[in-house]
Amino acid sequence: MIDNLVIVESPAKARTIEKFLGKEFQVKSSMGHIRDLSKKDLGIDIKSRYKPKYIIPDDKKKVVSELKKLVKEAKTVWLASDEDREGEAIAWHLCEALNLNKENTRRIVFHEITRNAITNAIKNHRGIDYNLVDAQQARRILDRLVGFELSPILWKKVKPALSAGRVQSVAVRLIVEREREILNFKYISYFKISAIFKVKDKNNRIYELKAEIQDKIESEKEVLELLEKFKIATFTITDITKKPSRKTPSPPFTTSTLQQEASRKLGFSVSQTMTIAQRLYEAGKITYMRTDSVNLSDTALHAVKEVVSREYGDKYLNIRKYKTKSKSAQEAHEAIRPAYPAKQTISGNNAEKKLYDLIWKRTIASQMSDALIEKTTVTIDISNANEKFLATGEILTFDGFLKLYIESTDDEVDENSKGLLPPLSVNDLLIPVTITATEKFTSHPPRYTEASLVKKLEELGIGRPSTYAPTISTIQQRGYVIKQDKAGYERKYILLELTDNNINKEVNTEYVGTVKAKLFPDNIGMIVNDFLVRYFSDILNYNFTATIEEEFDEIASGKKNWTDMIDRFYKQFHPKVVTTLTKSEPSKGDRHLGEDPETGKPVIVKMGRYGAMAQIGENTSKDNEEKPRFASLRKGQNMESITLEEALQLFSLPRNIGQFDGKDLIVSIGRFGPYIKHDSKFYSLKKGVDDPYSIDIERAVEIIKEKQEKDKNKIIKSFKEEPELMILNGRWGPYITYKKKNFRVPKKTDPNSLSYEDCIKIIKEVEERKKSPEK
DNA sequence: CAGTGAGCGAGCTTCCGCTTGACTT
Repeated sequence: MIDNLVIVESPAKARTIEKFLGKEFQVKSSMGHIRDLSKKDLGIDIKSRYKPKYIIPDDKKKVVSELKKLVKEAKTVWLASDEDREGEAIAWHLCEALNLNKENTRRIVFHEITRNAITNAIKNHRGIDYNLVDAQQARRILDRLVGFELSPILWKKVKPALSAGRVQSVAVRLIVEREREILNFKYISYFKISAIFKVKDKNNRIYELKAEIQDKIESEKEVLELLEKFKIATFTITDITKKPSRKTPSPPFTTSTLQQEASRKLGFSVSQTMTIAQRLYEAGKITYMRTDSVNLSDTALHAVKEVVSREYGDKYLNIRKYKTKSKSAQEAHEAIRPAYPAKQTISGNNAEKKLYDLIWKRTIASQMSDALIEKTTVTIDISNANEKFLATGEILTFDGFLKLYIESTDDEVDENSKGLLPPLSVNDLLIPVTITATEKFTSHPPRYTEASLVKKLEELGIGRPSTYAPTISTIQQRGYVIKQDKAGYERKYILLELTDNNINKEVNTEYVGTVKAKLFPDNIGMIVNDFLVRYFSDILNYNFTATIEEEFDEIASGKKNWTDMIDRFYKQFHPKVVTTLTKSEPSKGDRHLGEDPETGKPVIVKMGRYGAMAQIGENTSKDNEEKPRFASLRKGQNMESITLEEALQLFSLPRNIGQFDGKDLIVSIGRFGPYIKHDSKFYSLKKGVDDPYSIDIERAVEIIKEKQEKDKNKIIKSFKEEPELMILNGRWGPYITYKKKNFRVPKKTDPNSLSYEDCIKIIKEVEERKKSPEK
């Protein structure tokens, strides 16, 4: 018999709490939700006021049966799930699934895991908040209705196995629209003029001063006119202004900001960050990693205060309470912080150490003083022009939190100004050394990274800390979005320089536009997005979630009935589903590119069963008509921007480029990339070196000979006893192959020394190990 | 391992949010 059973959501939390509570308390975890809507069908009885059909999923059956057993033995059950919509629903589902009775069941909540907080919570127990539960049910059911009614439309009208949902479809929309913005972006060039001046101080010491004209100059002609004027101009300092400013540290990490900083500073993907954070959490090194709160508990603040005072002195201490900006935040947890702020470093692997270091610094810095900066702006008048040169300098008068932590940004840094200015005074005369006009270009908005997409979603109030990483991976899995690098290109720019009264013009090249790990929409993502935006613009609206969240809040505060809300939504949503299913044309992204010059037949691109393709000729049912010809688009080719020429080129494969050893050489592109087929064998073309559309016979023969040479060295040893057993040289070193299965040759073993018996022994050992996994 | 794309129809796919392991290479 146990006196008290406490149920929390996570096992790591259960372990820590158990330490605080005495022997009379046993703490167990539910591992999140224990019931969900049935997955076999819609899981909602529309006709009976949207009655949900809840089941216990297979992977939760074990947890539930264990909890049931413990409940029977317990005098009192304490439901200690999180204090938000989902947490309240978990508590309620536990009541239902475990048949808890009101007399000995209590609902408690606590925001921090300290003895005080927990004993307080136990003193202030309450019952289940059914309004909050209803708000969760409304959220759950709306998401199910949207997801399970929209997805099948896509299967029918676009392609099987696609998906749509309140969160993922908007995430895809952001990426699609950003890409179109980039495709349609027109670069505008302009000029920026900067100068290096010489200036003398009272003691005739000479200093250099860099200054810039703030305004953009539109044309080269205007630049030349200005430079001509500068030849005879005098430059005078007319104003020196000093302005103090301050920088404030960023608040402690939430899931979203941790993902962003880990991406920028450490190059982690969103899911990498979460996996590493999970390990740190389970090891008791950080607090919970799925949170939207920037709040630190009093205990944490106290510990941070000690660290700052000890390490940097009280001058650097500034205890602050941060407030969340995000409206959607439910703040069931603390911010992400070190469990023990006094610990600056931890043991663990490299990634864990780095992420911990980031969290530690951010947490400590958040309680440190502002950095004080003095910014000086020097205005330089030009005697014969209205433009003004400005020189700016920045000095740090007090470093404050910057001693420890500098937040990075997605934006490019302003490389001008900064640093210390030479001693100057008003009316000083400046002698120009060189005045340079550089041609610049406006730049398109950046593509999203995983982390910047999370940031945007959070701003829109879409998704939750626990779903950011899964959402990002879903939209990639469905093929809507690809994370990839893109090579830059060379761009020419004009440089005009005025030195010693001579104007010199140069045209230089710069390499721009290289991007890494950015999110690009794929063809199917664009087609699905356009379809959904066309027929379900309300759900694809960026404000849809924010609007329904307000209604969920009203349900939570008891002002609204959840079935009424869902009913109103469904009555306008479902008819659209029906009409779209019956009336809309299949949407394959068809685009007519022009006519094939050889046959005069139309050339189109569309989405086929196996991806984007080009087609010459129409589909006809008549037997006498020729079947259309098909060719897949190549990776990275965009249905929206592909030209007729590019599409026609796809049909030039397979290409017969001649003969070698009396057999044809056929070049084509297969599932694994471009290849040469010769004597019914396949030879891959080298990535980035060979082009299947232009490769010639000499190079093809070279590739074939190279491969044959390699294959010759492939067999290290074969055996008379068993022709199916061989030792081969592979990509990762020697290996044994036997009946189509491969086995690694143990390290530090000379493969030539292995006998037939040795090989059989190795194979048997591996097979044995597979059958009986240790532990 | 080295393209496929007609049309028919069976049977499959799918959401968001809360949580961990269980898997494979």
